[in-house]
Amino acid sequence: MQDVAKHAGVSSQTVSRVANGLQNVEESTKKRVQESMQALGYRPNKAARALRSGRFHNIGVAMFTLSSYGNMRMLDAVASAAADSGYSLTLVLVGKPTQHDVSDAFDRLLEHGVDGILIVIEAHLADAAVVELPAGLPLVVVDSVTRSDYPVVDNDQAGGARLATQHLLDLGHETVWHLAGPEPSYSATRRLDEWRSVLLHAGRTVPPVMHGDWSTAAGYRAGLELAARDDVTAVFAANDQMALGLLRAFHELGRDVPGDISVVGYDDMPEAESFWPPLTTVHQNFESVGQRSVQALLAEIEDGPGRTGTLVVPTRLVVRSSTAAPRAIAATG
Amino acid sequence: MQDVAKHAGVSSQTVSRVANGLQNVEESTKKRVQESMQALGYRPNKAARALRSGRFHNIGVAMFTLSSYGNMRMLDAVASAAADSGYSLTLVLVGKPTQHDVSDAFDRLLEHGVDGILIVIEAHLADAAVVELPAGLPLVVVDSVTRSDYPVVDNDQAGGARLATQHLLDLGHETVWHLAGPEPSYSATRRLDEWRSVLLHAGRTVPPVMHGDWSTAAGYRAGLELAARDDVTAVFAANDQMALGLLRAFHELGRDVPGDISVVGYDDMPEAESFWPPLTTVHQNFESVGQRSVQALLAEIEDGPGRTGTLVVPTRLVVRSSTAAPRAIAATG
DNA sequence: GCGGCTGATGTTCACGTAAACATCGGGACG
DNA sequence: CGTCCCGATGTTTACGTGAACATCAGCCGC
Repeated sequence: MQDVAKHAGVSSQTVSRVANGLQNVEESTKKRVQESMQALGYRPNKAARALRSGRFHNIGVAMFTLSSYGNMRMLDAVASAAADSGYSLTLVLVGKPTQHDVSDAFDRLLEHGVDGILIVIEAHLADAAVVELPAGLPLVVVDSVTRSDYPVVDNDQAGGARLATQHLLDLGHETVWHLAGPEPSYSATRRLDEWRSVLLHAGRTVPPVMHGDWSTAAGYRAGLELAARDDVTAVFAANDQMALGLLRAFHELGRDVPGDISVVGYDDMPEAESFWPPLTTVHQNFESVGQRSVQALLAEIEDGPGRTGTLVVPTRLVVRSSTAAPRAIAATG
Repeated sequence: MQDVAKHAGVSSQTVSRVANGLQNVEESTKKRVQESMQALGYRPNKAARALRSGRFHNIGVAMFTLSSYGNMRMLDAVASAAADSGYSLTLVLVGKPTQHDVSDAFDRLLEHGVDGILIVIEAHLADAAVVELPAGLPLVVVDSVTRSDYPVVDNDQAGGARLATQHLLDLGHETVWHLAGPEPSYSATRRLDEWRSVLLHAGRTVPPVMHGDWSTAAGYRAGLELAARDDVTAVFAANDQMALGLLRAFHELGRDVPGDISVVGYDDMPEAESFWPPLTTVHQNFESVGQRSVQALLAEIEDGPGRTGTLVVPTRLVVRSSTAAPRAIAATG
């Protein structure tokens, strides 16, 4: 910076003013300084700037894994939104949902200079004093919640589950089976609860719940069990990957989809439209969730603590060929 | 830090020594300081540390998109490897493969304080003085290359393509069609070249090349075309998603896989084993590529410029049910 | 017992920046 | 014509840390 100042024949402070786009710099001076910056290949030093201003212009993202489609899309959206606001993004992956690993991730994030943290962890952090956060550090929770002391942004999990379940009932299925996500997942819990609630509300019997770990393998195993029964005509899987596993099991055992069994997924991953048959599923607007999360976090960072409520982003049902009326209805209707 | 020093009754420099785990601090003093740090909730200031030491302990990752399975896995591996070495990771997504966007991404990365950059961009940056990088900044190129002035780590694209093509020929197919990735992709080009080379070496005719954009939709379109011909018995798709699109098209048009047509993919995404039929595909070891990339980058950062060669990580073929001998052979054999 | 040596600890300083304050020159107005 | 004010620019300083150097106490060998 000194060099630039000397080169342009001004003080370093004027260079600083130009670099930060402040008002009161004469046009000619500004131009001269910019040329000098160009000529000398000047780049402001992030560390010094952060030291002086107390701002890193960097947000931290804590996630469990990138292996789930939803997380990946979320990260994509968050990265874009952050970049648009001039913030970079530091990613920390949390190994396991243990208290230790989560705390450790926060420590790493704090030590690495972030202005705020976006927590994208679907498990129940909820219950907890588990996660002890230094007060005053802006924080937004994504896709998980019961604590109301932080802003929360999320997809409308209950709404999506309701759409899926109701769609199957509307087609004439007597009831709907559910392949839920892992128990510690808050998203999984909410989808499960709403599925049950819709069935009860409609006065239907609630079949036993099956749990998977989101993987196709889990879906496959569940599919083998379901296919062995002859009273199963409709299944709602808590994500597309498990739904794919179901489809595979049904194919192998010769159960026709949707002729014998209708299947609905959740996520609308890009591959879902090319599954065989193309999968009816719940589309989540991850872009919107990512954008709004960043927006909320930056608001907290720049304007201090604000709203702490939950912001819910709507989901919608995408109907494809994996769902149809049950055979009995189709025949008589 | 001052506060901690006062609290522990030592100088700030001693606190610094404890914080950095240096040798010559008496055990009792060290313990006292650590207790004080605990008591006051002291956290070293990253910015000041970076300013003083010139090291950010942060590596930058430049990627095009997270939407491809490979990139996502790579990022996962890179994040873990970096964390293991005490580095955090700053992610910058490059919008489009234009020179402008790429340069812009580098600028952002440089301004945001990184010690080195990992470029995970599959397009031909190669040709270029396109990308003008400040000399002296450690850089490792992943999954793309022709420039030899930087270390490069990559999957064995050619090897994978060879395994896939040869597998189909070995099954008795007269020739193999190829649905390639987009032309600007270097990975796509290498798979394409090796496929052609294997066919030529075996003295087979080389069918016209089709290009897709990695998406299932592109695979579906290509599949509709291929299914319309009756001389197609084997297709090698440049990734699993396009292979999935092929499968869908073949299902819709009643072509049996692998009875009428065998299909091989590339990537071995977790879903591939649950496609219908389960997909024969080339497995890439993204974890290994990610780890070695970080390793190479950290070596450059900490020991200065070193090796500039290419490190190739082997791939392997995973045979599932989407490939079989062609019907003519199966009948006579 | 004294010089010199070693290891623990304290003191000083600079890293690059931006805020706060100081200065300077020119125009408006009485 | 002098005063005041305002905008442009310069000067000073502190942010928190770690390297370099200074100091200081104890211990060894002669």
